[in-house]
Amino acid sequence: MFSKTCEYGIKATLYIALQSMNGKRVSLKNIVEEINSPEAFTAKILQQLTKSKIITSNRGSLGGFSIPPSDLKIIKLSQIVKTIDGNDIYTGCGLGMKACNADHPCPMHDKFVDIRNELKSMLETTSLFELVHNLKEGFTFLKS
Amino acid sequence: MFSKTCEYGIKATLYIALQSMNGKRVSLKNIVEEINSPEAFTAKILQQLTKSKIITSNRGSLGGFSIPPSDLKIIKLSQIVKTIDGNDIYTGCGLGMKACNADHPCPMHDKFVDIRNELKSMLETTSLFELVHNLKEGFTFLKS
DNA sequence: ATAGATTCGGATAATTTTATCTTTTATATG
DNA sequence: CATATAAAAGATAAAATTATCCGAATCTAT
Repeated sequence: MFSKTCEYGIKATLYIALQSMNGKRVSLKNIVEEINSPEAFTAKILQQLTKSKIITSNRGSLGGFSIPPSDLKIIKLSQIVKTIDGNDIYTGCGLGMKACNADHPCPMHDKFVDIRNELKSMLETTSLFELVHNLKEGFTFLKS
Repeated sequence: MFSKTCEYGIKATLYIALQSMNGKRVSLKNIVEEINSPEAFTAKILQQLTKSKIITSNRGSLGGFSIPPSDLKIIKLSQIVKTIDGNDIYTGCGLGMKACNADHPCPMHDKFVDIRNELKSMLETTSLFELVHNLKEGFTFLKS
């Protein structure tokens, strides 16, 4: 569904969000411990997220990553997915056809748009705030 | 969503199904023309589908691939997907966690199961027969 | 039998995705 | 200013996916 890159990206963002609620910056090392991801690879992903303004980074000692708490309700999962995986997941054909649309549909087109729309609206309506709440309460987890 | 392998597999199966309704066997060459896929790679996929009894193959001249017409209503998309991509798409965690379940859910778990179940039931209820009908009538297409 | 057509199976290659290593740049603090 | 700390950036490597090549096996028709 999502690329590994995107999975790490979402988990990292959620952990940063969680700590940012308490006003804490988190370092790369701290993040990869908490989400169980490869360090150097995760660093690259965080750079992407920083460039697209989803997270904020600060260098130097006491540096690290954070998200302004006021942004937590505004940032939706869809922004992360779009930044990392592009919008193929929203617009791409289920069978990989380049031009698949209502006028020239692939055999699965109709069935696919329904599911894709659900996925899309789920991602577009789910905020970091919402997910972090359950995480904070210990109802959900970032690693097994 | 699906791997490229699976996309080709579904398209190839649908084309074979289409021709099988008219009692025609189709050759690899014919298939790759009609679905626009790489020949040698498609051959491998057809072997997989043959081994898992979704399609029938015959060697030699006048050989080719076919599906017994009586099977068209029985074979569901889910069988193709399961054969090629495995059932990760049904059971895997949206964030790639190894052990993600109701007892130890990832932050997206609940939202994900809903969508995954829809996808699952769509694949499990959609038969080749249903899809081939629209293809036959020229309402849907296998290539752009 | 033989020739031609076709799938099968194993080895190999190209591409993309995932992951690492090394050097540079920025920041806080003593 | 020097030092320690942390992210950024660029080069490289490993692994997985996608794709090709080629000889062998098999079937049909002549």
